[in-house]
Amino acid sequence: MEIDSTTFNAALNNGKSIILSCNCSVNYSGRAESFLADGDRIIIIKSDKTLLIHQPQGSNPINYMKEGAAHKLLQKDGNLVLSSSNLALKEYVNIILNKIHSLQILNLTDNQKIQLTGSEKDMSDMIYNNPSLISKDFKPLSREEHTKYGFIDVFGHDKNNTLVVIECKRYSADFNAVDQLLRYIKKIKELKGINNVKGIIAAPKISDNALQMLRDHNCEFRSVNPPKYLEKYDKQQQKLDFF
Amino acid sequence: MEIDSTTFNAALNNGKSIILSCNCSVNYSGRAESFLADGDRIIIIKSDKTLLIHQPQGSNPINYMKEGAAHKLLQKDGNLVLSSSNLALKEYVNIILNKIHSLQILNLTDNQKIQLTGSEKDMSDMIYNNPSLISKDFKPLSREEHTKYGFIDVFGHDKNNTLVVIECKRYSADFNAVDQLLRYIKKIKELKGINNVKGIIAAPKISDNALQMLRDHNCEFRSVNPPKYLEKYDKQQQKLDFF
DNA sequence: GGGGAGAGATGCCGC
DNA sequence: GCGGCATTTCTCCCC
Repeated sequence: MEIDSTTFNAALNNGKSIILSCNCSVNYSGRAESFLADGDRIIIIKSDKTLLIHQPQGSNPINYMKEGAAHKLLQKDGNLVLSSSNLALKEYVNIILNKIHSLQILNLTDNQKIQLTGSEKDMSDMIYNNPSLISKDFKPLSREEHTKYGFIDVFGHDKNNTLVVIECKRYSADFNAVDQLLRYIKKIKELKGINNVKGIIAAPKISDNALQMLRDHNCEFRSVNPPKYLEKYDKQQQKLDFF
Repeated sequence: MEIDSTTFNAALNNGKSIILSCNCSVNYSGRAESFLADGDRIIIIKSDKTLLIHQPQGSNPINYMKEGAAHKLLQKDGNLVLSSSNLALKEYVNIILNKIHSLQILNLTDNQKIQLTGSEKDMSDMIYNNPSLISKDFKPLSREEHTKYGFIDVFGHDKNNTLVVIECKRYSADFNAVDQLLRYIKKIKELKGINNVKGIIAAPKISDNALQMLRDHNCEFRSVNPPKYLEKYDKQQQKLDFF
């Protein structure tokens, strides 16, 4: 299949979305350097000039360029080349197109934003509104605090007015989660000049090693699952629909 | 444009890659829950059953499903629906297809693996082979050690036989990098029963706060850039090619 | 399969 | 722009 460079480059300049399947090789130079030898790929250039190069397997693009790049289809050294650059980021992608399998030039419009639930923020909101999930003594004071103490998910105190810091994780808590919690506690102790701050990790689960480290520092773990408000239909029913 | 469900489902079962542009809405249920209202999107199902749903802007898929999912095109409640599930992961995606703009069914083959340089491992290799990048006194003993001490990038000693731990970061070092380094040092001290281990972070740069924390713990920072062995052509020349 | 950590991470928000 | 942090992170490697 032949490509008309003029049509292609015009599409690039008119906010079209381009989908190209082809056999190609790919060079990348920027934050790192990469080379990918000849093979069949799917190339997408979006209306915002995002470039995606996908192999026929795997969920991540094998090469890509962020929005705002410049793209140009041209002949070079006897090859058809799609040349992409982001001068601000000093990033370059060159694709040598050996064979074009298909080309789509599309005018796509989509102004929708995704609605998502079950995030860590949803978890901290839930705990703020239902503090008994942590303990019947826990009184929340603030959530998602971007203060001098750090980015604390939920902050409050217990019945003895001891300050309590809660770090939420939507999946499994690990060393990093414990490090974060201990960093916040340390900073609060320093800034307030006190020596008694309680730390709690709230997550569906925690690794054995992280739990050990947590307990070594006299902190606690609470098993809490992120809320999923959008859940509308019975999963069992969905399963039956499939088979 | 009309879609023949039989052809579509046959393609799914024959390892084809499918590219579909359409107006659709998307429901996701799994690790989280999401809903995306009507808009134009590009949908890809790869030969390994990876599902990608892309809006006309942005580099990440707005919804997706990992390889190994089951997909089926069917009529439901008067709508054409692409129904995807991964029972093992309890993940479900339902796409209501309002209008099909284009459909490509392709037989793509690609066995190539990408060659990449400039990673953190390349950095630790470079430091291991050129220890003077750290200090003229530094003698490396091992690299990329997955031992009981942790995953230490470069491990060695100085002229006084003091143990030295180096944590590499290919971009900017942050709190997390310092936490990692301190965790490794702590563990080595415990396991070896010694009290004198030196910690160094090697990275192109480090945030002010992380540097403060590093120095508070008597550790040091060395400015080191990751190597880029594949670099083949002059970037200035590339720039000129573009304009 | 889980744990730990890197990634050309990306994306978001705040300063 | 950088910083700090979550992500349906993903991917790799090792246990």
